[in-house]
Amino acid sequence: MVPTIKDVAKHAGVGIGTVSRVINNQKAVGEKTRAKVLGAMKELNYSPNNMASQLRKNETKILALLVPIINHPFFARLAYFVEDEADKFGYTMLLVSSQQRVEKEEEIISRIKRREVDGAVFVTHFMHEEEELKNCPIVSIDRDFGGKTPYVTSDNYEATKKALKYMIERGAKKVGFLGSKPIVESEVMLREKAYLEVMEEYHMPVRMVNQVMQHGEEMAIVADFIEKYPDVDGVFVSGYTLSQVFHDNMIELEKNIPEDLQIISYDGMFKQWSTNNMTCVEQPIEEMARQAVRLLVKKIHNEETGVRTVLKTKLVLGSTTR
Amino acid sequence: MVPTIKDVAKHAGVGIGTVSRVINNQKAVGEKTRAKVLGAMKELNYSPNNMASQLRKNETKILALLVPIINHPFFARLAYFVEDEADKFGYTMLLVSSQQRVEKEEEIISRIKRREVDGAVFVTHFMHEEEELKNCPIVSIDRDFGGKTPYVTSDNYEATKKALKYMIERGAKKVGFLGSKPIVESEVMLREKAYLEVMEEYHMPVRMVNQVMQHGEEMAIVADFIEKYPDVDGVFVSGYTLSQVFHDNMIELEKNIPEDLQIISYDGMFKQWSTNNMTCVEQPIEEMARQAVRLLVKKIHNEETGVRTVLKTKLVLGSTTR
DNA sequence: CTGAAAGCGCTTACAG
DNA sequence: CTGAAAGCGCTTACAG
Repeated sequence: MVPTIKDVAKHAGVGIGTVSRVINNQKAVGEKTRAKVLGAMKELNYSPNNMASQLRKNETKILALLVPIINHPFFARLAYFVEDEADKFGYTMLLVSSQQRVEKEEEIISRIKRREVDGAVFVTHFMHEEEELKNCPIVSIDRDFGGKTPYVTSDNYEATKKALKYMIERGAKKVGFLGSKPIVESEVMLREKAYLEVMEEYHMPVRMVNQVMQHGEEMAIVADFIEKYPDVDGVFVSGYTLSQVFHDNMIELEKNIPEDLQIISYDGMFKQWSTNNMTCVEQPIEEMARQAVRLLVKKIHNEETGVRTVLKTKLVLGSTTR
Repeated sequence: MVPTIKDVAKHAGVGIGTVSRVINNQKAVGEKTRAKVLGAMKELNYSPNNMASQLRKNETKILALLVPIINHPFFARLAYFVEDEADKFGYTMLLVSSQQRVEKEEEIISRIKRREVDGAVFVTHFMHEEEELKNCPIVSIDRDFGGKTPYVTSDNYEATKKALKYMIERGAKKVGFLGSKPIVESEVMLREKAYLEVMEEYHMPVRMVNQVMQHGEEMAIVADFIEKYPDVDGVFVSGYTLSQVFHDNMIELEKNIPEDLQIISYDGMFKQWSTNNMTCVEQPIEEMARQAVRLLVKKIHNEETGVRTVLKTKLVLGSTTR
């Protein structure tokens, strides 16, 4: 039914090797021969079967992106740019939402082993046997897997310090930290570290809720924070959805923002169209995505890469700080 | 380096056919033999090479999802559920953001032809040669491709009528329609049709801006609408981002909502955490995604499917109607 | 229940 | 510049 390279070869009166060379645009083909083959391909409406060439070449030209949940602004944006950058290198993107399930993450690793994908970008929450990852082309975001696996992150530590000091300079006296703790060691934890250090430096008591949280449990965490620290006048919120929930709650409680309460979030609200924006630490998501893909492509080709890539964030001023 | 089925066969002292049968869990294998093979697989740390079996079986177990842009709440949600449902059938999801570029959409079709994916779900804006799609396992969302290609949609027409009448019953006298028109014939256009009919029924003049729009041009369209119809007291907004932009603009203009202006959007804001929600027609995104995948799987297996599947929306009351 | 063999549709040295 | 042939790692009738 579907024409194969053999049909094309017969139709054009050449060998299949020659057809293959035409398909792959190799130069060692005479002009006339090439024309004949091209003609036959058109006539038969031929498309090369990729599975076959993949098997021979041992590559799929597919990258996997593993995110905790695609239905989340941060990860959706990340996916957008990963796909765009991958495309530039001729790769397509297989998207896997782990839904916080460890099996899904392991599945990706076995996919790489089975040659279903050439490599993967991990934004992950679970532990993996270092051994498993040793030989896999993987790049991680915000997380150091401990070996030579390259990872891309933003300057969590410096950015958090800067944000906190910004609020304090503008009068915040009771400064809180609201976040969701990653399950595994991750660069994100540097935000907590930065907070604790700043509190110590300014001799302020710690007002922190920073727990492991599932997507969807934002309200409970926020309620917990509000109950414990009703009198804060400056809050650093780590994470996009959490900051939205917290902000909405404060509005409902009719807090005067920023007069009585300043808020800065890590990962802002990307409302390009509104003037009513939150002050936030904006991560260079696009650049993180592109860097990750570039590193991955290098790894796939066994080229050298650095291990840690740190990209600069930006403190974007909005209406939630004085 | 990487062990193949041959290595396993040798190690276990059996034929490769037998190993294959064990891998594929076929019953025609003796208990002892199976154990031997399993043991050998473990010892060699063997993973079957999927490219090879795909070539033989002529299937990839990959579905493509083509969306205009992944970095958008509606499509991100859709992707989430498509992936989840596909997983149930043993498929993974290749995600392609067309970025409104027609080449990207054509690429998917050629991918199907090249056997890189088994089928695709299209949420698309461009025309395609019907001929091209005839033999491809494709399911579309919100769009009738004109042939036997199945598609899933929501009850755009009825839902829009219901929403408009709801506002009118609650006192709206000057009712507008703000939307972005799809480039091609699509079920989404029934929203405009419903609006025009309701206006006629109530003898109200038409106040409509409904243009073809790129993602990112929301502000201009909204500004246009506001300039043309500054005195509306009820607006139906078609589309998630557009409704957000419009709502934010109205807040800035210090309109009293819902006293002086009611708003209903098609595709609401999915803020589960806030009480300050927009009244909206909520599409059954999850069900649309799952249905689309189920239909696609049927098509791949050459089973019969209906052409048009219409799912019910829900009018979710929020604080933007009286 | 099991093995030997053909073949999926390509690519790539190897000759010429 | 070009063809014939081997082989990528599997699956699946076909015998036995």
